[in-house]
Amino acid sequence: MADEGLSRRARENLRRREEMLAAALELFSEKGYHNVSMHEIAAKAEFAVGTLYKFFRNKEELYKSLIVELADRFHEALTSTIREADDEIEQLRNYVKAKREVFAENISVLRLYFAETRGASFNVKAGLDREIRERYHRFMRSLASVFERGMRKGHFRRIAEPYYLAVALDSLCNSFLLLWLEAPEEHPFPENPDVILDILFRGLINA
Amino acid sequence: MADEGLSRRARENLRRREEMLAAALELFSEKGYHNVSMHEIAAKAEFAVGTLYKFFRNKEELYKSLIVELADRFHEALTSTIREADDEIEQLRNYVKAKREVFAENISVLRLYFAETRGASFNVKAGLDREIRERYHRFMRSLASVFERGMRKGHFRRIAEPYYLAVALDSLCNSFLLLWLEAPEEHPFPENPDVILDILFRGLINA
Amino acid sequence: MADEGLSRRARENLRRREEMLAAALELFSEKGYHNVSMHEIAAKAEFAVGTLYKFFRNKEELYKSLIVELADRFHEALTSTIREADDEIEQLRNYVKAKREVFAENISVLRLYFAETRGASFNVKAGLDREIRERYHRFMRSLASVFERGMRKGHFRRIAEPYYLAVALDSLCNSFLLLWLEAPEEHPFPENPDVILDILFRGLINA
Amino acid sequence: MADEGLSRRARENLRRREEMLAAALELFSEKGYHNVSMHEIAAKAEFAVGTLYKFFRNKEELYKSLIVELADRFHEALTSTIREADDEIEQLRNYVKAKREVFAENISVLRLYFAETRGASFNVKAGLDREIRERYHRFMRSLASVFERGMRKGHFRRIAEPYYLAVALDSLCNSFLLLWLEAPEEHPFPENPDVILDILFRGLINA
DNA sequence: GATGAATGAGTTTTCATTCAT
DNA sequence: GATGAATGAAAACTCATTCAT
Repeated sequence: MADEGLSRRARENLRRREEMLAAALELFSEKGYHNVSMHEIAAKAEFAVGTLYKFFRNKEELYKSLIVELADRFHEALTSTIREADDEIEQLRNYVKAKREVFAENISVLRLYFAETRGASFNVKAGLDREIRERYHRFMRSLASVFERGMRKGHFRRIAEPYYLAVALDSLCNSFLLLWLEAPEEHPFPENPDVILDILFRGLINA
Repeated sequence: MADEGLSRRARENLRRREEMLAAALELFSEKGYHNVSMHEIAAKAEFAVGTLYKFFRNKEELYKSLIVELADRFHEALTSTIREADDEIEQLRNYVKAKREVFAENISVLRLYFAETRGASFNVKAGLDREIRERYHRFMRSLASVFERGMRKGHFRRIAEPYYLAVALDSLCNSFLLLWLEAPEEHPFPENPDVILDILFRGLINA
Repeated sequence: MADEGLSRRARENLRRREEMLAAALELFSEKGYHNVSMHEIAAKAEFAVGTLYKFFRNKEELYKSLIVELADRFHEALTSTIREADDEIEQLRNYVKAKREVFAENISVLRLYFAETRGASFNVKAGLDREIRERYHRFMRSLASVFERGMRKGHFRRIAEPYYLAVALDSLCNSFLLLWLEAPEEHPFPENPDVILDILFRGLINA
Repeated sequence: MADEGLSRRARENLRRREEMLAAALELFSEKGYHNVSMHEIAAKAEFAVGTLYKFFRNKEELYKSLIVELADRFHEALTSTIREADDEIEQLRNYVKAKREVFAENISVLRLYFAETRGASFNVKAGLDREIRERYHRFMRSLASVFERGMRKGHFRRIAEPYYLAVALDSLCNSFLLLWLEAPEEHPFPENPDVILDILFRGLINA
């Protein structure tokens, strides 16, 4: 992220790497891991295949780097918006809004992200799965802490484990994102986060 | 399903088809679409590859048939349990319980089902997506009708569109299934459906 | 070797295999292991690459099969001529003559055979080396037994270990073959085996 | 060899060249021509690949230079020991002893040398073969002259052409070296040169 | 009608060589 | 003059699909 303090060569390399990952992201998002060839990626990034292999040991590693960096970027974007509010309710609102914004800018990437984090993917042999899931859960724990705090402060009722509430909220958002992805016109992602949050906040059944 | 009224030959063929699909399911569940070859499927089903191609135009179609029939079987199993109760709350409880049971028996298949219905899969080129999603939404609409009815009867508060509530509930269940799949010991799927349903039923915030 | 008792299919397969090995032999003899591609072999044998891989797991195995079968064929041809004589001196004469004949018919193969059995080759990764050398030494032991017997009968003086004499004689023949291979006109392999054998039989120094 | 009379730059370059060849020798000896990359050689010699190409037109030429210089070094070492004796028998003894010593110090190189001079190698496309063989025969002729002289002086019987005797003796030594290379414990190269020479000197058959 | 051998396009990956810095 | 990043041709190998038996 911070390119300062790097030699020109190093900065140059970083930029090249980003270009390759960007090309790969676009292709993988569109067609999936197995339907994209290294030649295709190289061509799109406007490098020779050999150059691709200078930056990534093999296709699997390229993919893994891509997914991990993507997840980190998303998770960082999401957690950072949480920090921007004090009130737990506001934090959750920020989370839902951020989720919308992050993916609105990256709609094509949404599928890829879901396929890997939620989709029980078979795409890449092994290891990625584990690594990416660990990151996901680390991320969920940070969302869970919002619920935890809200409960301690007495703002939230203890209707379920904070961790499960985090997963529930995230999965709720994902459902709406998926609906939106499928039919943007018919199922727009609500601009008002409370449309989604009310499902959690308000009881379906009158107490 | 109903084999009556068919010639012996036709019945025979149906059985063969099932055998092929069963072999394919096992392999795809374990390794994913791209890591299974037609030869492997043929060998497991104890047919020649050529015979496989008599029944399915190509690998994609075989996969598609498999997923579609799988989804139908699951959706039928789930909706049938809904019908077994009169009370809407009980119907939702049955839904959650059925979800648990359906996948407890088919744990290896869970990944495959998720990859396709929820995972924004890239496994197969195109077309499957559309068809499988349509079926999924038809299924969601039948779940939505439970919420709809509950609202009409005044049992449920109108905290969100019935359809969105259906998607929300299903996605909630899926989250728990996924947690269970990843770490069966640590995150068992709750035997009591209310653990999950309370997230919907009870408001997080005290009204 | 004996194709009888095989199904037509099996015989057919054996013939195909031979065709592939023959094409490979010609190419490897001419250019060496690393300068021949599987596509080239397939093309020369008039099969598709895929078919090649049906018969040989990989390039290494194809090469190994080739060399091992080649060595066996040569060694069998050589040892069989030894058996055709009773007198040890005659046996050695037969050996030298057979060596000439075997390679006169297979001149292009000579280089390949030498590269592997005598050339301390790096061609193929591992295993072949060991296996081919073991066969070579088994073969040398059978030649050594001729010297051994000749000594026991008092026909030969015990000027060196029989095994070393076998290796010496073979290496002597190989030198003449190599000279012949390089300059057939200038250094023809002697038709009279005694030209070579005298180097062993007669002392350079007058006792 | 004689670096005098050269500019500093020229001497410097000669040194670099030697370093590159030394690195290449080590790698080729260990893994063979095709399993060593130019990058590997450059890295081992601590130069950039580009620099390697300043000194050698391509990989083939580098290899060729290496082998030719290697052969010259060995042949020079061997012929020089011949010169150190007056008696022809002693000269041959010196030859056998020198052969042992030369390769004892360079055991890893032995394979490479054999592969090229005796192994009918395919390592390098063309040309090397011719050049290296010419040198080998020039070397053989100088060994042949020992036999020639011995015959003229009446010390040796004329059991074969001097040139063929030279080739025979060398090939005899090589066989023992090869046995030694394969199983140093089981087949040590004899310290006493007569163990080998007796095969030539003494007749196998009692005159 | 079933079979499975044969096909060959397509994939990942390596590495000798060049050339801008 | 040295460097080493970039190149892309070429290799080994796989597998969906066909079709003669």
